Amino acid sequence: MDFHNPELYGHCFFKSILFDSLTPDEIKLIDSVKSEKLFRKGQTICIEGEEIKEFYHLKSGLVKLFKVDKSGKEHIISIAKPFDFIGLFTSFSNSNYQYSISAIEDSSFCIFDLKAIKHLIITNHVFALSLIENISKVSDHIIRTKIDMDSKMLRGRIAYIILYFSEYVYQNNTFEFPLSRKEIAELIDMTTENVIRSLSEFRKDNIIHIEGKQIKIINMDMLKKISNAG
Amino acid sequence: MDFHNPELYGHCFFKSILFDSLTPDEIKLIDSVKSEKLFRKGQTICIEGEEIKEFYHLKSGLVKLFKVDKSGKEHIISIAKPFDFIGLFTSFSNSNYQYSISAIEDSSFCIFDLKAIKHLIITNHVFALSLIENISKVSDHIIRTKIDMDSKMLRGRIAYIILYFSEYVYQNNTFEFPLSRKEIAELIDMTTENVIRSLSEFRKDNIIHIEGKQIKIINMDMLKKISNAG
DNA sequence: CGCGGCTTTGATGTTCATCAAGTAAAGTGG
DNA sequence: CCACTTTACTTGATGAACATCAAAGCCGCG
Repeated sequence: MDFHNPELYGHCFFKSILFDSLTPDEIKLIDSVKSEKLFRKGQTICIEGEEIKEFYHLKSGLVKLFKVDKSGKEHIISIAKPFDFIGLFTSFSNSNYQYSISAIEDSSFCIFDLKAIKHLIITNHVFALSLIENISKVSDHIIRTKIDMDSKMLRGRIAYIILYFSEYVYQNNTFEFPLSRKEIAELIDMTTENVIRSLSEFRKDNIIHIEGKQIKIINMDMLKKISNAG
Repeated sequence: MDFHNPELYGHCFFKSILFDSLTPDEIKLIDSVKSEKLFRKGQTICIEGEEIKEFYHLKSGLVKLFKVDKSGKEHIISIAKPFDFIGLFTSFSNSNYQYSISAIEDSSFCIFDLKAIKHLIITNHVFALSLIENISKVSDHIIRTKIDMDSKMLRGRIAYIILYFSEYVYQNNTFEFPLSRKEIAELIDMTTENVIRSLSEFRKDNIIHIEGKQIKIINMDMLKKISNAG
């Protein structure tokens, strides 16, 4: 793969708010320690507990950030799409990953040496401030969502998550769910059976059309009402 | 109040990991824009939505960080003691507070101009890195706790929170609960009635002695077992 | 002293997890 | 390529965990 292909290069840097602040020299420097890697759907990018040596920047695709509890159950903390800076979140608090990340769609990453990124923090204070802002935003979003979920009943959570994928991830009323029923359950803290039951109810009530992973929202107003009602 | 009392000064700066990296000149600079304020138990430090102009550093006391949902119910996100850098968490993602903070014990703060802190990020990269690490750590802790709670049943959550105050906040088997029953409920996402019921059960089972807000842990092993069992 | 807020206990009902069982889909190996 | 195994999906029945409702005692405060 050609790492210096200007098209890829452009994707990796200039579309990213975070890297906007870099000088040409800094871009050259960081570019020299970067590589690119494609992860297929289902593949693991990093595992909780591993040492953090690199900084991952999601270029395309979709990933899940998750944690396994004592009983072995997975808890999905967040779904991230490109430019969500999901790498940020798990890279600076510790020398080891606190969470695992795996691809729920084919995903390509730019991979930087973490030391180089830390060096940038030192040399470029605009970059540092931007980093701080972004870490805070990601945390805020995760925490706000969790609180939102806590006050919703199961149907409200399902409605919320359908809207999340429709509006935030795919910007489309029709889309293919990248998660299994089990993963949806892990994301919104309910059982697989009840995810299925709620989806079936929504179908019977003509709120959505669903066939396997293909979803089409029919009654958007009702879906929003259910999501907001909690 | 004498802001230049070396004893106070020491509390504000040198005991703090965050401010360790400052040069004497920087300390002088930041010291010139700092003030100090005492908040009595129950008083509000900042309210969600307000513009952030200052950076709060908790010197002594105990505060709660919380959010009010659509139905008006409070959700406590975190309890913070001195040097938990709770100010960090809500200061850099936005120009307005995403959460409210109020004192659950008499608490004194060092208050800095936020611009001065942002200036420090620019001039002192060790400080910047330290800030990034601390924000990440605080976020990590909050998210990990929330996930932990999700997999616990009510008795497990109560046990967890008693242990949290005993071990982390007060380092003592006997302590006075700084939260009302209702606030405990808001912290671990259950109803006030069930908080009371669980506490009563623990008393009947001779796991704790409780009289009003005064708590004494009698059977620590059992409490840990219940907390871990979930 | 009486009012409102906090605490406590009991009774009732609802939501949801668990269990069970069966179908469909997707890998796996001969 | 087909039998075989495994994994994902689906529905129904049951019971447990928990929220809600109700009522009464307690305490601080104007």
